[in-house]
Amino acid sequence: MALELDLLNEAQRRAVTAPDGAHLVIAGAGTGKTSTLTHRVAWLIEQGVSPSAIVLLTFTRRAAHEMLERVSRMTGGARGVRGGTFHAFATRALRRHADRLGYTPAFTILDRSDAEGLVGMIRSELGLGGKGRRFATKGTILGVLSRAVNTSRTLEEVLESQYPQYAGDVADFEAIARRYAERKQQQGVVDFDDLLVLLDRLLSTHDEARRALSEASRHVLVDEYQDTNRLQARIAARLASVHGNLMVVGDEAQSIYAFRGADVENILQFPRLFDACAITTLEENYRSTQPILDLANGVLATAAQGYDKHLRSPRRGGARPVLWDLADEHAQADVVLGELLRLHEEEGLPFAEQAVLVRAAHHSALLEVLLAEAGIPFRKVGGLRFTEAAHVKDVFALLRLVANPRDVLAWFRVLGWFEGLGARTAQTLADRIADAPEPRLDPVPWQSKRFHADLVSLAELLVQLEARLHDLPDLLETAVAWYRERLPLIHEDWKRRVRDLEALGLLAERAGTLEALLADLALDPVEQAEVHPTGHDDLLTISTVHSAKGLEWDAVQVLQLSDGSFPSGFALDEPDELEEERRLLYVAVTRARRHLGLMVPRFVRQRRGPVLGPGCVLLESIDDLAQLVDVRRTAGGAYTLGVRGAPDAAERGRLARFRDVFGDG
DNA sequence: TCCTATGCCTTTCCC
DNA sequence: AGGCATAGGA
Repeated sequence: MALELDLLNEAQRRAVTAPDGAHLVIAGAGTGKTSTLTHRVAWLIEQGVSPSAIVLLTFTRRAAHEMLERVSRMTGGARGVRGGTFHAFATRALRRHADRLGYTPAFTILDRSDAEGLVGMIRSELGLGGKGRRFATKGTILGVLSRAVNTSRTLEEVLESQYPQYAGDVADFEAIARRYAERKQQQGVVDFDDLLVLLDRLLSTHDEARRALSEASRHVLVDEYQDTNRLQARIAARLASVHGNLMVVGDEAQSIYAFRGADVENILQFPRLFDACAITTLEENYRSTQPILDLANGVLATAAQGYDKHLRSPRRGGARPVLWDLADEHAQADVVLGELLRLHEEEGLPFAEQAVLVRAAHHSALLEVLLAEAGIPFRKVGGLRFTEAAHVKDVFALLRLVANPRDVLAWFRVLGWFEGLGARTAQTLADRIADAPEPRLDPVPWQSKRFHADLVSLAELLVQLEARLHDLPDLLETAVAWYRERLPLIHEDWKRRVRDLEALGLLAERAGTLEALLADLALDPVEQAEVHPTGHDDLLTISTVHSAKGLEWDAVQVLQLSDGSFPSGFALDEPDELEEERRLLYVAVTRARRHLGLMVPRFVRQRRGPVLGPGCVLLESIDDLAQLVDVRRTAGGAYTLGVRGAPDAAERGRLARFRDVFGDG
């Protein structure tokens, strides 16, 4: 048995070999959280627990995948542990019990843009927004609905606290919410939030189902518990209601999902959920050198809420993090490229052991251009996924029509391609088809219209596709061929999109059937790298900080630490949100094992409005920053003084602060 | 009535 | 850059 408990420290071992019952593991960054969880699972299996009786709930698909891999290695190939995101677990449970909740097991999952599309339709049906009145956009509306669900609050409460500008529109939001719920039920679709809501409902109102699910899940483990919302906490507790075997692992200092309803109270209140809840704290950091931890501690020390954590490393030595004082984004891209190459050549660090972390996916745009020019291969995590690109969704819309001719959203998408066919006509057409006993596109009533030929062509295509229902590769090829001819009419930048269409065949091969291809595409979107392998195995990682949680690299460069970028401009005026940005910086810093670079471009051009900077309030508020980092400045850069006008008082204050920290400046 | 061109406004993070 | 309202044309 490959389980080597003596490699663990005492606290970890206590958690791994704990007896049944509730257990809270507080695990600071890099303290072996993943290792502890995976050992726990492996240990349970070794004790004779059936893998399928273990449920391991995580936040990202990647974390689930990685942990299950490790468990499998440790146990010599044990399979069948039920792991995954809350949403994926909920999907599987709901497919089994859908009938109890008024759904068919074949429900499909709306991804964000699908859901927005549906909300957008309802918005215009209800006549909101027009005539001089500025109503919330479909994205905002969905955000409000989602927030209410995820924080268990009413729409009114959410609007008043988060969107005061729409506080007067409560009745309209409620009307939209009602109709949105009706439509989803009618069409047999659910959105991400519904997955949690429905599972929670199943567990709270169907006692038999709750008992069955709980009994089948003898040991429930939850990773990143600080990022669970109320619904998820309730789901986890109810899953453990029969036996009380619930182990949750988390770190309140790494709570970075309040924006989507995470509630830190869950981890703080956890011990009250169960009698005799054990608590174990992991403090020994095995990941980073002490100078990196010193900076991490410094970031945390300035947090408004007191976190009494102090990360310690048994490893001595190591260089201090480097703070780069840069003129602008161009200088930033230059320096990062230089650092990547230097670490690669001088320190012998493969690119695969290096990462560039960003607050928002687009912050790396300039760097990506330089990397491409320099021939450094990279993979980008976070941001747009392959299956979320417009042209890929277009092709999938055609497939969805074959699978379900009543899919109104898919009709809307497809009909929108035709010149002369606007929203109104699309609505009429889609409604007519959805309501017909035999759903089928009939172009005849539109003979006099400009788009008649298009409708005929589409109808013919759909007939051809239906004939290939059981030959997915052929079906896909037919759909792609038809779509590709129209592509230049639909997307101006069609050339770069063509390549992706060819890659679709790969997905078809992998999925096998149309149902499998369409099922859960929303939950499991395909990454660019999966369909366009670069052929390199030494890949640099570019990732959002959110997506980087739980991962680590030898060298990490954090980009654009500049007010408005990181911290995000949305957070600047909101103390709570600024605290979340601070925790986000803590997460970013603690990803690094040995080398850490912080990029502080003094001037960053935003898409609109003035350039922002100089400075980063998150860094400036760290006591003794100058003791914790080495400051380096570059000559040159595209920025020249005078472009920006005179600094205001706040800016002057920052400049003064910078002088203190950086030296002359 | 319905479609499209134009101009204004917003813009994160993830399942 | 893309969504959305609004104006003006078919």
